[in-house]
Amino acid sequence: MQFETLPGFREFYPDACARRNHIFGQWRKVARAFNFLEYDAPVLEPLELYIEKSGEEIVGQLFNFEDRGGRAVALRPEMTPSLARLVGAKANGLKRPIKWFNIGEHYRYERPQKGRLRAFYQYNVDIFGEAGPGADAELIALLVQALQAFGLGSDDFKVRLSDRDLWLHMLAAEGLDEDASATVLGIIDKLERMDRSKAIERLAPVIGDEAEAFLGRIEEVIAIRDFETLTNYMQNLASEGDIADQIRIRLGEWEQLLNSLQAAGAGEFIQIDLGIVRGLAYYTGFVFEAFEASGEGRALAGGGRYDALVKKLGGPDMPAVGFAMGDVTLADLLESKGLTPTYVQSPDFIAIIGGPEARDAAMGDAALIRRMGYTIDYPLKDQAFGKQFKEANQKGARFALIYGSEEIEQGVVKVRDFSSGVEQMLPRDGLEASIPDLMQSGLS
RNA sequence: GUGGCUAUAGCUCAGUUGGUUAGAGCAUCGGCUUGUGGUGCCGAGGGUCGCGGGUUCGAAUCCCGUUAGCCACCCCA
Repeated sequence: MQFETLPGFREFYPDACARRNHIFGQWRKVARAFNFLEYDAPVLEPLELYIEKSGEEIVGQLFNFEDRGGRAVALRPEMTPSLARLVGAKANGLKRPIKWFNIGEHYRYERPQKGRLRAFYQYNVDIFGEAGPGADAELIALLVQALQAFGLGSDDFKVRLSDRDLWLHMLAAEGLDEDASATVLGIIDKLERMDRSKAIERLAPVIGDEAEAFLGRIEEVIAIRDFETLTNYMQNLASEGDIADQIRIRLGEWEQLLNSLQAAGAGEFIQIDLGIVRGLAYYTGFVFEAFEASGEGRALAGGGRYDALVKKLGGPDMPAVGFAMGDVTLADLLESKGLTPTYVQSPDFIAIIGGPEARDAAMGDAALIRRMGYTIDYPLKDQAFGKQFKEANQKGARFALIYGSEEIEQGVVKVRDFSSGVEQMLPRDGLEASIPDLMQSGLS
């Protein structure tokens, strides 16, 4: 019986595993550079946790089942609810701002396709406890740097920046109430993929006869790409009153955010684009999306403010901002840009073993070398010398340690530096002292 | 959930209008006198032709179903 992997699940042979770990390594390095702390949470959670956050519809897209104790459970499709619980439970004891990150596998029961599998890794980075734009700036700067770490530049990706808060002010200025605004935001989110006539049709119930003109104004806003135009547009929209005040305050926060990002060196990556609102209702302020600047334009990462979510999931009132980046789309992009390094996992040493007596000597030295933190390998059964050298080369070893009968008799080992071809005898009882030198300088 | 394309060795692929025992390259394993290098030479293993059914004297080849993969839609936390 030959078993296959489940649809949408991946196996990582050593090469693929090395590529995956390269991605994890860069993610981790950048998060640490910003002094974010790594946390982790269970892979299996109560189903209710996800229903509470996202509604009953989510169940159709989960790996969920009943466990032996009759509990309704689900493999985690995302990290945010677990994280909100972790933070919420200890909120009063955690020093703020709380800057945390995680790299973990997530599971969604969906039809696999390009850039999307049923099991995938996500880089989750979040800040809790800071409501001001400083937190948004920190997070977006980290996002930019995390992508730059792979060798991607501003020709390769951009971060679209938008703001649900500003939209709500705008829509309020248009005379819409909260419910109507939410509906309109949902339509804006889909505008890119929707026919204009369809959009008008869907706007009509909330807007009425003027839906077409209204849509025209929305399209004008979405086309804005610079802060000056945005400011002018907003000031024309409402010049006095509460709404005008709120818009003025919000634009001040925009200015702070943009200045911080400029100062952090992320300016060239930022693209104002109010067309991004993110479908999820729980986003509350700035929202952003990193996407490929060329080709497909696929989303690489997405995130934003979710100031109300921790409370909704049973925690205290706690402002939050975060983003998530998946490994699948990122790996695809790196591959297409030729930015996937080739990984050689090769040993420092290979022992060439002449016989049983030599094997004992080699294994003793190998134990020492391994304790010193270097990599040494040797054939597990006796083989001809020629074959052993060939294998040492194929494995990419830097040095051969040759244990023949002559060497054993004299208490030495012959070292060969494969890059120069130079050989030298080393006393076996002085290896601990001579090996670091050898690793440093080689033989020439 | 809907649709399109695909499925032959570990990988990339040949395989004639349906016709004997399904092939190649790469990879793997063994050997080329147990003291020296990725190339070389010799040899070997490895396939229920995705799976099930049908048509036929005969199916990798034609038909139906099914599963999986890829792609698009839906959705996208």
